[in-house]
Amino acid sequence: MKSSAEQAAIEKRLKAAGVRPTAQRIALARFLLNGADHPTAEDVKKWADENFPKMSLATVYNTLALLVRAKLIKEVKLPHTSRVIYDDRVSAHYHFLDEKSGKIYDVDPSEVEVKPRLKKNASVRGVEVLLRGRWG
Amino acid sequence: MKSSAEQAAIEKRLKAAGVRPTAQRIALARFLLNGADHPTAEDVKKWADENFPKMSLATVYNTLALLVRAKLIKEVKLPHTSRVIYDDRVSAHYHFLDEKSGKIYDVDPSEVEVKPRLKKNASVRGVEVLLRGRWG
DNA sequence: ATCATATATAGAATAGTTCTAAATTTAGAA
DNA sequence: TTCTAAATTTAGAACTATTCTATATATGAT
Repeated sequence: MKSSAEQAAIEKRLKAAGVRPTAQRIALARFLLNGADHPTAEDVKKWADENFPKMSLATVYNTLALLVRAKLIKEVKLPHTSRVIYDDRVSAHYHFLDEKSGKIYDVDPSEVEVKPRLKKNASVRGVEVLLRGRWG
Repeated sequence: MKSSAEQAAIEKRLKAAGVRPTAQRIALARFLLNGADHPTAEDVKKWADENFPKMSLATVYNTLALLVRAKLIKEVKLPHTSRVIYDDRVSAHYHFLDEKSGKIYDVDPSEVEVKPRLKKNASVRGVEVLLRGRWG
């Protein structure tokens, strides 16, 4: 997509989500929503250092938190690292960790059947699944 | 169980696992293997402060790591907290987080049917499940 | 008892993230 | 436009949980 058209589209999405589209936010949202693949805050900062003049680490964290609150991205905490990962897939889904490459793949809930049969008075309001293995 | 008998039993388990049973290790192992319920390192240190003279935080961490290596306890990282939790159940199992109390419950794999049906060239070598909801 | 090794200790260092206070930018009013 | 108040961005300090480092202490084998 042409860069300017992409920016306009992102700006629209930000506004629709109630986020004021500042230059920093448009740049980061563009990276996060078109192209980034499960980046950490560090990955995002690295991208910013290479593609946006003088963006502070605080802005990276502020914006990530803002986009999470706006439900444009999702925070993912996985046990193999202490870094938080950001996911542009915001609907409920699971994750697959490729143990060779360290890469994370999103897994649609339809691809993993999960059926809890717990004692009666336990009510399950959410399920998180991490699969580990070899993806490819 | 009588305290001295309990200590002897713990000492035996440590030896069997190849861990030299020092006073600090016996005390901590006793807490971890008989009575502690998914404690954090901080919980363990707090217990030590109240029940063992002058144990350092480093010893708490060293011993936890040692007992993990010896497969007497397991490290559990869950997404709702940045603190590592230690579990005296060492066989594979899942977890349930009670959202009201914050308490963690172990869930036997037989209580949750998990059936991944991924693309053919993906091989699953491990499954982690966290259920959230109300336990009681 | 001596010696070599293992363990325990206090405190420094680290990683990742959040907080704070000041500077800058913005949108809207005048 | 210019002014102003509020929102945003910034650099760096602070924080949390954990690991590392250097020294002291304890232990078991001789």
